[in-house]
Amino acid sequence: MSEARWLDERELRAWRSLQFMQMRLEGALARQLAADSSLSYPDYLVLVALTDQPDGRLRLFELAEVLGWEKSRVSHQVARMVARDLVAKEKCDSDGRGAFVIVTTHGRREIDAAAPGHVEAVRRMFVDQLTADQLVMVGEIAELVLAALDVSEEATE
Amino acid sequence: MSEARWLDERELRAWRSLQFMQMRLEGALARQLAADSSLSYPDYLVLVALTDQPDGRLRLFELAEVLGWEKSRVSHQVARMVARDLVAKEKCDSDGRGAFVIVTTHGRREIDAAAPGHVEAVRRMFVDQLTADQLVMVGEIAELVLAALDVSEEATE
DNA sequence: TCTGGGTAGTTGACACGTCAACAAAGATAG
DNA sequence: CTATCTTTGTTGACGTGTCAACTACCCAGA
Repeated sequence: MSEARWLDERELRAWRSLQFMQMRLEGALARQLAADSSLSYPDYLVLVALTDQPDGRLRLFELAEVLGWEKSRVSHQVARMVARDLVAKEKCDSDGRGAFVIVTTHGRREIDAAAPGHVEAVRRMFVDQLTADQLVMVGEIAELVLAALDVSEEATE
Repeated sequence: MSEARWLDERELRAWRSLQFMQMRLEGALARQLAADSSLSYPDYLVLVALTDQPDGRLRLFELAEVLGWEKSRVSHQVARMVARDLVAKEKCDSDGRGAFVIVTTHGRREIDAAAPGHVEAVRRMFVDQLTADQLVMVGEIAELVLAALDVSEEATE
């Protein structure tokens, strides 16, 4: 391997600040949810994905796709949520291997209660701190980086 | 509580893309480190913080400050690393409660071996995907959001 | 029909992170 | 000096996340 191309000060600063921001945001949001509801952040994300569906149900692998999670992560998380009656599992008739995850009444109540506070927190901590232009740029940059990751992972497969 | 101010499409897109980018980046970097070294990402961050110091040592609470971690997280992580001889702990003479964390020879070898590959990955996946302007803006935005978080947490204390 | 390869999901072991409770030592005010 | 408050760090319980190995099923082609 040739000499490493180290990051210069500007690059390092951007990279570290971004990492730091992400860590602090996630932490603050998780704490906000824990304080104001009985849901964890992962719980919340699963329930959002499900309630975004007209019928409130998704196959496990679809949930994995939507959330960008590994299948075993989804499996573990759903198992914990089933135990707390936030979601239920149901066999899939058309595919003997498959299973649906469905929001329960209780799960729907919990997310309805938690959502306003969470959205408000995202606003206060992130969205409202940026101008409309900055917001758009952040979105574009993130999608750029994501696209590059997709390409390089296809190459690896 | 009044009606929730939901995020509009533009806001939601920026927010979700950013979250997604962060998740994918962290995952890819962690996998790269695991594949090319014997260090986890947390291991790596601790060793960077320590080797950034002239004497390769930090008090536990300083490590927590630098990394932005909770004290118990630092304590657990350092314990795991001591068990693998990546760092050592040493009593602090001037403060009977305190302890230093010190890079070991082995720890230094490991990070020296891991760093070029990691930096190269950060470059490939992130830095090189952006223009210089975009990089600067990302840094500014992150620092803006961080500053707001600091203010709101001071208010909470 | 069988057989081989991919897909869906589970499981167990282990690393990671948070919280709350704790112990021990410093700091400060009376 | 001593009572109290704060700071430093540890611990245990528990939720979370990853990996690799596994079962069960689907499907396509000989």
